[in-house]
Amino acid sequence: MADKQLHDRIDETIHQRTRLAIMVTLAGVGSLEFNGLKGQLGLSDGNLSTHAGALERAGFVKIIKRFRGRKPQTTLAITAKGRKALTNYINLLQGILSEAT
Amino acid sequence: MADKQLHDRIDETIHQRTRLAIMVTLAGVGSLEFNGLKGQLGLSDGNLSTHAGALERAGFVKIIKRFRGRKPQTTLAITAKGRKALTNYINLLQGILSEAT
DNA sequence: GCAAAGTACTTTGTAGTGCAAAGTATAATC
DNA sequence: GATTATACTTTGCACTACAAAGTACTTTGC
Repeated sequence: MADKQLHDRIDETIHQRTRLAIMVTLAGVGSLEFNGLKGQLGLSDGNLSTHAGALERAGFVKIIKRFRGRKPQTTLAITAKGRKALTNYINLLQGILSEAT
Repeated sequence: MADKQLHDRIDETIHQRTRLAIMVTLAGVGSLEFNGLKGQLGLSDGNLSTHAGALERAGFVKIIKRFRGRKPQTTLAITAKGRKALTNYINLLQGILSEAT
C-alpha cells in the first residue's frame, strides 16, 4: 500500500562510500588500472580488490586482466549497467537532497 | 601531501541510508515522535531505537522523553549541529554527483 | 481486581560488511 | 640464486544493522 520508502530504493552496492568513489571516478574516465584507482582513492590493495569484486558481481564494472610485458595488469571498466545504476542513484539522491534544502 | 579523499570526507553517521532518511525527514519538519518516524520510514522499533541512539551520540538529534497522559513518548528533534552536518553532507554529495554527470 | 493484551520503547544475538594483514605467485635486482 | 619488489587475492577480525526478545508499564476485558 505504501510507496517503497526512499531508503529502500538506495542501491547499497553503489551507496557504500568507497564503491561510490570508485564508480564516480570510473564514470569520468571510463576505465582505470587497479593501481591507478588505488592511488587516486588512497585504498589498500585488499580493500580495492574486495570492492572491485563486489562491483563486478553486481555487473557494474568489468574486470579486465591482461599482461603488460610479463606482469599481470588489472583494469576496471564501468559497464553500461553500471553507468545506468550510477545515474539512477544520482537522480534518486538529487531528489532526496533537493527536498531536504 | 594528498588531499583528503572524497570518500574520507563522507560522514558515515549521516551516510548510512536509514539515518540519512531520518535526518532528511527531520530536516523537513524539525521534530517527530518515535512512532511517527517509525511509520513514515517503515522501520522496526529496534532499528529506529538503535539509529536514534547513534544520531544522538553524534549530537545530530536530541531525544526528548515526555509523558503523553500516562504513557511515555519519545520525540526526535534535529539539532543545529545535525542540520549543519546534513548540509555539509548534501553539499559534498552534490559536488561529487555533479562532477559525475 | 486481576489476568490478559496492548503500548512504547531498549537490549540482545546473529548475520553480514569493511578493512588491513597475511598470503600467493611471479618478476626484477643484487 | 637469494632477496626484494610487483600485483594482486584471501583470511581473520572488528564493527554494524537488523529483527527478535525483553522490560516496564498501562489499558481492557471478565
